This record gives sequence, C-alpha cells and structure tokens, in this order.
Amino acid sequence: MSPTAPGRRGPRARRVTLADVAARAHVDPSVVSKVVSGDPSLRIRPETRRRVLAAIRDTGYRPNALARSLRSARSGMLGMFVPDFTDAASARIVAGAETAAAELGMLLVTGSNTGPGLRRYVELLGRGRIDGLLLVRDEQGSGVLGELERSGVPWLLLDLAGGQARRHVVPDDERAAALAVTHLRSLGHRRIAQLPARRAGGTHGHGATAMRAFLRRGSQATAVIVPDVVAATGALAALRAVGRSVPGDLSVVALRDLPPAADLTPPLTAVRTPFGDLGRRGVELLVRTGADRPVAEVVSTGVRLVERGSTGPPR
Amino acid sequence: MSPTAPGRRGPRARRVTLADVAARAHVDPSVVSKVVSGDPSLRIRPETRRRVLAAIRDTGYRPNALARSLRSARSGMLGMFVPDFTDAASARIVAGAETAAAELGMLLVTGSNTGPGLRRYVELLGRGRIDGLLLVRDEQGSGVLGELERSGVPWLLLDLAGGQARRHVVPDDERAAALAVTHLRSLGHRRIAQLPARRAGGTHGHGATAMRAFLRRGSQATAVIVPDVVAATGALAALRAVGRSVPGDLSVVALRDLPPAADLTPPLTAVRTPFGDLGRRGVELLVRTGADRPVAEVVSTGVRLVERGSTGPPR
DNA sequence: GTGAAAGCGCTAACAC
DNA sequence: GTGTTAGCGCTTTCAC
Repeated sequence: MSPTAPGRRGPRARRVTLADVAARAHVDPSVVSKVVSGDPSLRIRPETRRRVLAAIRDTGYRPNALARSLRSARSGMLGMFVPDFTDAASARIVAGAETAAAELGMLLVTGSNTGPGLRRYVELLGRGRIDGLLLVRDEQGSGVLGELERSGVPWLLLDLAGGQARRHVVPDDERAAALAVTHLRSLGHRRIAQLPARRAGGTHGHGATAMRAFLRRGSQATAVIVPDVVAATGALAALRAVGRSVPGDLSVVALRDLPPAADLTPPLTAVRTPFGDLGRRGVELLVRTGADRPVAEVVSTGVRLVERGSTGPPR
Repeated sequence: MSPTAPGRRGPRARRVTLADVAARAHVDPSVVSKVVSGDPSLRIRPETRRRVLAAIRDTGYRPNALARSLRSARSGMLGMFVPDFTDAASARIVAGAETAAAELGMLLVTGSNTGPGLRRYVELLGRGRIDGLLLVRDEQGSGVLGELERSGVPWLLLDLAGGQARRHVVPDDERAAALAVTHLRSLGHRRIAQLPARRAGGTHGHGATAMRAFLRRGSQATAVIVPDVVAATGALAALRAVGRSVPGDLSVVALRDLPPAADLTPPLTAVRTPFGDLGRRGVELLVRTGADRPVAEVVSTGVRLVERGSTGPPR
C-alpha cells in the first residue's frame, strides 16, 4: 500500500539535486556524479564514498534523467514503432525488445500506426530523445528514415526485409516452411500446396479467399501450408463451409504460430516463429552497430514445428 | 550500466540549435523559441516571423526535446506499465492510451512485468522523464508508488480498483454481467451460474477447473457466465471433454470479449469491454487531474453484448 | 516588438 | 583523491 494517501500529501518536496547531496557529504558535485554513475576511473577514499552514499540515502536523491541525457548526449531510450499493438506478433516483438532493452539499462518509447503515423511520431520524439528507432513491418515510404539518418539516429526494420538499405532483422521463414514440408512428408504427403503470403500479414478474409481459390483450382494437393494463424482461421472456415474435414480431407499447417492456434477446431499444427527473439535481437543490433553499417540478420533460433490436430496422413 | 553508444553522428551532421536559427534570421534565440513553441503572448512583426520560419526551414532545425524538458520541467512523456504486452487486454489498453497521448502531443514509455519489474522500471525512468504513470492491473505492493508520489509524479491504476488510494479507472463489469444476464433471460434461461473471477485475469486451466467444479456440483443452471475469454476456452474444453454440447446442454457467455472468441467452436457469445477506452480515459484523467485528487472512474461506454454461437434457449 | 541574462541538473576535461 | 570550469540547448523573466 502507498504510505501517503494522495489527498494528504504534504507540499511537494523540493527536488534534491546533486549539489544538495554534495553539500551534505562535504564533497564536490562532480564526485557525487561519479559515485552515482559508477565511474570506474574514480579513485575515492572508502570513507568519503560512505559519506556520499549516506547523503544520497538521507536525501532520497534520484538523478534527473533529463539533465544527464542532455549533458551526455545519450538518452538511454529506444523508439519502437509497430503497426498495431493488438497484433499478436507485434506484441511479442515489443515484449522481447523491452526485456532486451531493460537488460541494457534502456527503455522503450512506443508508438503505433493506429495513431497519427510514423512522421508525427518522430516529430513528437524530437531531437535527442531516442538513441535509435526500431520499425516493425513498416513500408518506410515516407522520407522519415532519411531524415532520421541525417540527424544520426540509427534505425532497424523488423520482420520485413527492407530494400537496398539492408537494415533489417527477419525471422527465418524459409526454415519454417522447410520444417512444415518435412513434417507433412513424414506423414506421407507428396503433394503439398502453399497459400500465398502477404507482406503486411494475412487477414481472416484473405485466408478464406485464398482457400476458396485453392479449392476452385481443383488441386490434387493433400496438404496445404498457410502463411499465418489469422489466415488459417479463414482457411479453416472456408473448408468447413464446403464440408471438407481437417485433417481428414486436407492437412493444414500454419507458419508463424500464435496463441489462438491451440484453441481452433481442430487445434492448428503450426511452425513457431521467434517473435520475441526478433525484438530482442533488434535491440541488441541497434545498440551495438552504428548507424552506418548495413545489418541483415535472419533469426532462426527457436523455429520449430508444434504438432497439434490439423495434420495427419493423407487419405 | 552505460549502454554502448549506437551510431555516432556522421561528421558533417553538426546539430542545428536555436542559436543557429536565430543567427540566420538575425533575431534573438528567445524569439525563435517563442515562435517554435507558439507562445501566444508573443507579438511579432509578420516579416520577422517569416524570416524565422524560413531560417528554420533552411537549417532543418528540430528542437531538442531533452533541453526543452529540462528547462520547462515537463517531459511530455507518460509511463505505462502493463503485466504483459502479449496479454490481449493489455495490448488494447496500450493502444488506446497511445492514441490519446498522441492527441495530447505526448508519448508513452512502456514497460512490462515480464521484464525486471516496476521498481527497476521506475529507477530506469529516473527523475523528470515522465509526467505521470499508468499502471495496468498492478498490485502495487512495493513502496514504489509512495515514492513516486513524494516526487510529484501522478499515477493511475487501470483495470483494477486499488484500495483506499482511489486512483483508478475500471471497466463497468457490473453492467457487463447485467447485459449477459439480460441476454440469457431473454432466451428463456432462469437458472444462471457465474464462474468465479480472478483479479489477475483467468487462465485456460483456471477456466477448465472452474467448469469441472461447476459440473461436479450438479448445478441445475442452464447457462453460465465466464469472467473472460481465456477462462472460457478452458471451460469449453472441459465441457467438450465430458461430452456436453454448447449451447445445446449449456449456454456460455464470456465477459471481456477478445479476438479469439470468434474463432472458438462454437463462436463465443461475449460482452465487449472497452479496453481501448480504458487506456484513453486513463491518459486523459492522468493529464488533467493533479497528483492530489482522488480519481475513481468507471468506463461504461461501448459495453455491449456480441451474440455469437455459444448461447441458445435452454433445452 | 525584441533582446539580455540566468539558469534547469548534470557530466567531462583538466587542474591541483 | 577531489575540486574547477565549462557548458549541453532550451525557456523565462524582465529590461528596453
């Protein structure tokens, strides 16, 4: 419970600054600064250090992040722009990125394309506020990136290979597809179809449409690979609508496994894509490599098939 | 501690400052400042303003957000701490909050409890970096909130009523339950059971367990209300396991509708909870009301029943 | 109408 | 070992 009830809080305590701490410990502000930020080049008498630490504790000093960033020209924040927070893949990428950032002592400033868009987001960010920008599946049509680059802010595109710039990290979709094929072959399938993927990610309607097209074509395939779970729900619905059973009449594997897969009927066999690792890797690369070097990484860790109920031997 | 600095600025990209713009426009920096921030008390000759604007355009000046915040003691950022980004309800709350924030010219710094926790998050934030903190469904056990309050940072709890502090905004769960009951009664149900809710939100296992307990009890109820969709998937699975059909043998309504509901078998009738509005309202209240006033708002807009396939007349 | 001066709170180079 | 000196880039009186 919070000790001070909001209504009865006393007058706001004057903020404690470095100078206050220094005065109390009878040392110079710069010494306190070095103690606080753990400067390794500082050689200080244990007794002095103790005094400083005591003063910090007594005063309840907390560094002003703004002043620190302004002076040191590093904000300790990373921008992250996603298409939509409610998109499950984006959520996982954000989660991975946030963890990696925290491990590096950094924080994430998020924005999404359901808001006023990338251009405005970068404007609001202003100069100096972020040390780098992570873009999830963004078509980077606007000149924002070039502008960013000119002001020295490194950026990285996640989950989408980005043209000639070669600043991206993507999941290993080929490996995922290969895993799906291997699985289906091992069940005895010889004719395997793949429904087309969309760069932006599938929708329910898109999956249904693609499946109907597949059906209309009169394909001989006994198994089909769907680019993602959302598209798969559409495909499954289309199949159900024409009375085809899964996996009896047709086996279905989805790529890019996400939670709803397990709750579908039948539960969907899918290949897991390491979205969290994508975010994590993005943060690490963004922080470690400069703005000028190309980055083109494929994340393969943790890609694996999760067998559920939508695949079986061909009839 | 101190992260490796990403992307050092290119050699010729010396940052443009207010002073540069001022020099170019032959005015004082303070005048430029006022023009940029749209100070209404500024009376300036149209011709001078034009010169300033031109200088801004020519130099590609962008204000340094850090310096501005340091000086004005407002950061234009809000902290948002959620249990887990991959939790669909949290994702919606974040989405709503981000939109509202952007409309107010503010930005969100996010953190989640899957990382190193609230205490560390607030530590990383440091002083001055946020103008307020939004906590989603956090048990606020630690003394972090009191500490925050002492340094004058207002906070608000979302989606959980928080003890005596009365600083929260929550969805109208009573109205939601009432809607569910009305719907079931109109179908002819007279005995309606409600599965217990958990403060932290249900899990698949929790829903299954609760449903088995309900079954074991030999209840005469012909319809049951489940606290959320995740719990409902568990409940549905438990029902399927004992061969009871939905809605034939038992009607099921979930509260707090979320996407997977439509893809379940049968598609789940559920009451929509306005998670996005919760986030939006949280931001608005946090920004408008001071740290000292109690806030206890119930968001009822947009609560409504979405009829899908899991409810029908009692047999 | 515009300018001058004084910092916001901190860090970094260098002095002693 | 610890202190001095300069700002980082901006806003805000207040002066003229």
